[in-house]
Amino acid sequence: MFGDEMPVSMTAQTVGAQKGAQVAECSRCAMRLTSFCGALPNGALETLALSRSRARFNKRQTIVCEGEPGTLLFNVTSGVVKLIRSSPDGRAQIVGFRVPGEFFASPTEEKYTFTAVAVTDVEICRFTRPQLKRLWSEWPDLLERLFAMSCAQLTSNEEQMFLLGRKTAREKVASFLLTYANRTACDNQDSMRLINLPMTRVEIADFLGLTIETVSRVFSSLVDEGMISVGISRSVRFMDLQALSRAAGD
Amino acid sequence: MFGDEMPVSMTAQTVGAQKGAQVAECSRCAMRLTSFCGALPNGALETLALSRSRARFNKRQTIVCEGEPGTLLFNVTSGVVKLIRSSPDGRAQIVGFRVPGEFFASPTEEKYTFTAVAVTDVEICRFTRPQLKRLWSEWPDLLERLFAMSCAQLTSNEEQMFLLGRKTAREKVASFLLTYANRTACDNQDSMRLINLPMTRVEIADFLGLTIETVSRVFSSLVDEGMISVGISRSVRFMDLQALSRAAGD
DNA sequence: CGTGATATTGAATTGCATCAAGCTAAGTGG
DNA sequence: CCACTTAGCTTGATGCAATTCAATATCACG
Repeated sequence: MFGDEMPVSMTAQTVGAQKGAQVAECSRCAMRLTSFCGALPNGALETLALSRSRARFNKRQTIVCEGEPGTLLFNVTSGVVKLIRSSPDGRAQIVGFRVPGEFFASPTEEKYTFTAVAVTDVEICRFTRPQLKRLWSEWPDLLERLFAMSCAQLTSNEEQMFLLGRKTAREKVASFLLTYANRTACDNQDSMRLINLPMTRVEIADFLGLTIETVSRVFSSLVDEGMISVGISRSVRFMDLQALSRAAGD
Repeated sequence: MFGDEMPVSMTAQTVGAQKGAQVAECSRCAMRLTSFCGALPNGALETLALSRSRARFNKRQTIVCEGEPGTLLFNVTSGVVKLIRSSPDGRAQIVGFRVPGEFFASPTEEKYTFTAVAVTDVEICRFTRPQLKRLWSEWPDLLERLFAMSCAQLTSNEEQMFLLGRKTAREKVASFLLTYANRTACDNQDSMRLINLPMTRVEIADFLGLTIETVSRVFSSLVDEGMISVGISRSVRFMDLQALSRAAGD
């Protein structure tokens, strides 16, 4: 469609040009209440819908690059996004996954401190800072919600810091499976038993500070010990939740 | 003074009972502009001063415990605080240091997700959530500043996640020295050359996901290679900043 | 059905932890 | 003010969990 030399963000399609369609989209958005926009009353929906632009990204497309001017705040409405920090020599650390209802942004307008890439096909709302500011100056609850969510994010990052600094490979993988299952629960009925991991072994390894080989070995040993079973297309079934929790180590 | 069986937080002395004294303390607070209260106009100082309580903690005193109801938000005005997460089996990870001008709080009122301990003697302002809410509903800039600061904190946590997951022991220590020096710059004139680390090797190790032995060995090798020299009472002098930056690995 | 991407498994290596000893410096009480 | 004490730090020897290197297996997709 576009040449490869185009800036990546241009290859995402912006959807829904019609005002009415935009508002409708917000009012029946599945993430209406869980995401930060949930702090807004229904009366604010039109202003909300006109304050944001929506975009889709295909699996593996880059949403923003580390270092570019960080003007936008992104709210994930479907799919999974990974936030990556990497060093010149090629080492990469995924500093977070964002699932529907969660947002990400750079701390300053200056530049993004991570690269954001779509792990699956992704739908996303984008807000510029002036747009957000206009919204929260009219509805202060919005800002309060954003603050609360960023504090919650801080806490989950702290948990991840403990994992990275102090847990063994086995504990890391077990913790990851349980945490991810919890976070994306209600995807299907028996959500705590059968989960569908959208990410590859490389992505899991980069999130846990391990190598793919180690992740793979741990998966194998968890299967051998009857804690999980892995199905097709990266699905994982929890066979012994109690044992898995014990293996997660806290 | 009190028996050992008293709740730890009671052993901190609450200072400044007089209203006038409280306001004066805020108006000449060294952290007035750097900390989140800096978002308030001078006209708000009296309300600010009456909205918070001040406390001192001695070196090594516990400020809050992981698991207690998380009602307060703390703003450090002098000294250094460490935030620790630990597992039942005794492993500990310091998830952050807080220096003057920085705050910490639990994400929900429910409970703190970390234990906060004074690394040095500490002075601190405490706010309850209703107090804060009253402040930011009158001065929305306060909330905006809190949000901005928590986003900045998120970013520094992400950097720490890269460090924990992907850096070598040597890179970890070098990065820590440089980052800490930057953060506490202007402590003295040539702040980028001579820094005074208030934390022990144990605390550095628990922050970097290492053991004390490894931290010690890395310090020794950095000294041998002429990058730093260590003086009395945990002071560190940077001898070759460029080499140290290279050793920090990005 | 073939082909490149992704995952598993094995063997060898290594960076850091663990275990163990000695050292240094900051208090502390006689 | 000095010996004693102890918390904090350094250094060495050894072990092991995770990485690295290498080969093969399996999956997803045109």
